[in-house]
Amino acid sequence: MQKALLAWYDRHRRVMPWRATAGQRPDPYHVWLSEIMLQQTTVATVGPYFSRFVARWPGVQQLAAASLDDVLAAWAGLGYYARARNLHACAKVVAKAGGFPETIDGLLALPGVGPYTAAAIASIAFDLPAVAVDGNVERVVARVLAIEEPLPAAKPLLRMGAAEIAAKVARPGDFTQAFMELGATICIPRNPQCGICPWQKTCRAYALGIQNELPHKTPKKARPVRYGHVYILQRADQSVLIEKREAKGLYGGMYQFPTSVWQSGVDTHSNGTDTKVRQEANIARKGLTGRDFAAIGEIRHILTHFELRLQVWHSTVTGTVAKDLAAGNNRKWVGLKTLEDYGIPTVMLKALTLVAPQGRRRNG
DNA sequence: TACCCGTGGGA
DNA sequence: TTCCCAAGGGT
Repeated sequence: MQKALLAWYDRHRRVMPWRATAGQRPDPYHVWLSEIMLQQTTVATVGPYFSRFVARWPGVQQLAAASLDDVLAAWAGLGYYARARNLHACAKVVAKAGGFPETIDGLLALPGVGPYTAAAIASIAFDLPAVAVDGNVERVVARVLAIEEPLPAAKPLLRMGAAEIAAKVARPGDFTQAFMELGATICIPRNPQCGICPWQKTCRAYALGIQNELPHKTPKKARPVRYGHVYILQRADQSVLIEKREAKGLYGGMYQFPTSVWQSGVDTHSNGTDTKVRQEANIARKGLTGRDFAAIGEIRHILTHFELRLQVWHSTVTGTVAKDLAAGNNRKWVGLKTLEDYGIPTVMLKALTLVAPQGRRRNG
């Protein structure tokens, strides 16, 4: 099995910005950075982010010397911003230590590095015999061994199966990547390409004709809706007022336009008689009382565990008032062209497009 | 353990 | 449109 997969990988391995060419030892910094970025994020999305990070911060020393604000700004759009905060913290630890630890336990102790990432770095960067079990590997193992137990309960079983399949492998780094790449390109979630699979002959699900049913998954909960208001204040020079969020939690450390709280279950956008009251309360809470806002639309944004619907308000601000607004709440005026220097989450850029429809697609 | 934490692309 | 899900980790 191992030789069949490695032979398939040697022929079909994809080219990726962080992947060393065959026979070359990869840069641990590249391996680590890419693995953090790839957590719950597609290869296609990560590509340009990885290239920009490496161009700007060629090594872990440079990244450690950067400010968290700059790292978050470069990460903006990738999501799961705790990854960027942990990335920065991890860079400082590694830089101080003079390099990445070369043991599983050492890697596991790093911020943002869990069981999967530790095994991935250990095997890919250092060719240590570690088994990295990600979503791809779980799906492949569930099919090869025809494991009917649904996810996530099946995780321990799948981990043991993966360990057995990968035991005593000759090229741990290549095998880790091959295992995942098989799941990403052949043993895909729907309509797996069994006809060209190197493991077809040993796959129990294929033999049983149930490869398309596996892995089973326990049903997910419904996604609740949260409602809120976001206020885009703009000066005559088109610069906008932004503020920094709390350091942790949702969008922690990122910048935003002033917003109300995001309430679950209560539609504060409706035209009920108390809508204006709610809005006034929201505005007052943010120190924006008395401004004349125009409602310019609603945006909907899907997050992992809730859907966000924001009513977008706009107001034009002049001279002395603008200075007062920037005085408190960690707020500042920023020109539209320099907005990309700040860590602005996608949801906020989406709101801004209602004001400046031409504006602000990332990576462009 | 179960929940929190983003975003975009494909079917 | 809606749903799935993608090289998971932290708490």
